[in-house]
Amino acid sequence: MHWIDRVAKTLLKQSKTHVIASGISVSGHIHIGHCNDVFIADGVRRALEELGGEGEAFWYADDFDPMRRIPWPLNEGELAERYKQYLGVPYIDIPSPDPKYKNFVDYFARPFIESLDDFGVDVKVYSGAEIYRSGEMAGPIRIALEKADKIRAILNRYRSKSLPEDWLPYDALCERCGKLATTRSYSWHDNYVSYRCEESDYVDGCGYEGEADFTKGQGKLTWRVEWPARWKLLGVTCEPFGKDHAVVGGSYDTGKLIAKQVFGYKAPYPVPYEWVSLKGMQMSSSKGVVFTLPQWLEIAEPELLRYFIFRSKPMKAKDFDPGLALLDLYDEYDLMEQVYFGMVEVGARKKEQFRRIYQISQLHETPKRPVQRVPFRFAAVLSQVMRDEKQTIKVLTSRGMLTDPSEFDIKLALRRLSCAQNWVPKHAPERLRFKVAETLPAEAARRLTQKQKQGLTQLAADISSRDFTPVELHNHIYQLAQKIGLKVPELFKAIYLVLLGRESGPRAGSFISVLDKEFVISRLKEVTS
RNA sequence: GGGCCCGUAGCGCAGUCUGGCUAGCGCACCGGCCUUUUAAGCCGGGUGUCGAGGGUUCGAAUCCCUCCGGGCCCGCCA
Repeated sequence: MHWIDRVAKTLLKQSKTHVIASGISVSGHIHIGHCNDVFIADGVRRALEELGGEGEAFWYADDFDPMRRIPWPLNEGELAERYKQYLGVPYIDIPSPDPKYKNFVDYFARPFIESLDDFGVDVKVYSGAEIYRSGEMAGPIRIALEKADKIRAILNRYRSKSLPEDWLPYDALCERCGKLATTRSYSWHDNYVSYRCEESDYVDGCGYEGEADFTKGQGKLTWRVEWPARWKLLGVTCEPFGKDHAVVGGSYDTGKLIAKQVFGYKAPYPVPYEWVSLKGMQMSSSKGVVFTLPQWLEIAEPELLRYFIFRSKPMKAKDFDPGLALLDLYDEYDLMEQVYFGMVEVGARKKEQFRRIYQISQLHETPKRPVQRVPFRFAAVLSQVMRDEKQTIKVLTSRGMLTDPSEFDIKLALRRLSCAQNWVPKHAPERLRFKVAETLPAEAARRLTQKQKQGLTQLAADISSRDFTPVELHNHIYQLAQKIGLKVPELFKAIYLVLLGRESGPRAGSFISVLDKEFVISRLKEVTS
């Protein structure tokens, strides 16, 4: 059984309806590693509904947290200087570097939120700042302040250095300097928390002393208390979260105790997950080691990211490599699809596994009929020579990659080709890239021997006199070389030289047959003219 | 100090939750074939102490314990 179904089943034993939370601090670009959060939350919701339960999933932007580090690309050049003043300030109060966006949060979060739909993720979106400012959080805050001693005792169980006696679980927003990271709260009455703006480990405060109205969003609960407060407020019953929170004595452990003992609420069912690395490097929004959802859509279909996330268990580390390894991801996905439709036989257990992962990888409904796919490896070659859609479809049809294609099949094929077209220049290794020379490469032509020229001329004549399939053409090149007494590799070299300006290239037979016939003939003839 | 993940063929991995067909897959490699294969040829081949040791069991890559090696996370920020 797939783990997502096991989670759903466990939840259903407790109750029929569930609220699944996900969320992330908007501390920079939101990357595919962060997607585990929403994708799993939404996945659990779907599994729950399939099993007859009801679920709602949401994504919560932690946009009221203070900025601890200036994220890439704002940490470069003069921007860095400009953004330094916002250290310790809540993300929501920081301006956008680009006027097209409302603010810092909009700048980083919007591309992510707008992409979710493309990946079939259906979640309600919350803003932490809005929830605080609307006063919705006032109830839990009051409880937390009243039971500050209890909370302090719980936290102290996991701390080596105890929290001060007058500690309060509340971070006030400094009325004068706008920082949230620098204040220390020491007492409260009615709706107000008294604070002093002192310092944090990364930025100095302004020394101001004041009172914050906690019913108006003039501050927030400290993370370890905020999390359980949120569970209570939104009725969260399940939540996926990164392994950093899952550690013993970490925020889930304390959150669980606080939920129970302070808010009288049962902590949600946890689904801890591992992080995603990028080419072996830890993804980091502050350093700019990121790969985002919009970037994904440029080079791969959304189903592939879902597959990437759901194919292995949540606590298994995943590494994404947009280079050569992407080809394998494509192939694996296609294979899984073929197994699903019974076009490829595998063992019963594997088949069941593939079946479920394939379903989960779909944005919505699972296709009823087999989907016609262009292998991505081939798409990578074709994308470099295709001229227009009509010719492209013709090539694909003649190769048997599309058979009597529906409009849907054609759409998918073209989408994959467009992914390949984006992928090749950005991520493919050099040896997979080539460019058909616009005009006969003069330097290359000069290097040709008489025999080679003769071979090319003859080839031009043969191509114009009859039609070859790719394989026939490839074989024909061999025969031709032998017939005129030329070493086989010499003829291949000649072909690549006049077409690409280099000595090697994609398999000649198939390569030539995707090119425009008249173009090839005239180019081959050109060497002797 | 604590937690998690990984260790299976030359390389990359699946299989471990739920013990059971002869331990699989991709790439690489080797051999053969089509009078020929430069980046979609075809056919055949597994090259393995499943990190080590112990235990449970009729039966262990799979469950339990100990240890070794590698990686990540947390250590009072979130």
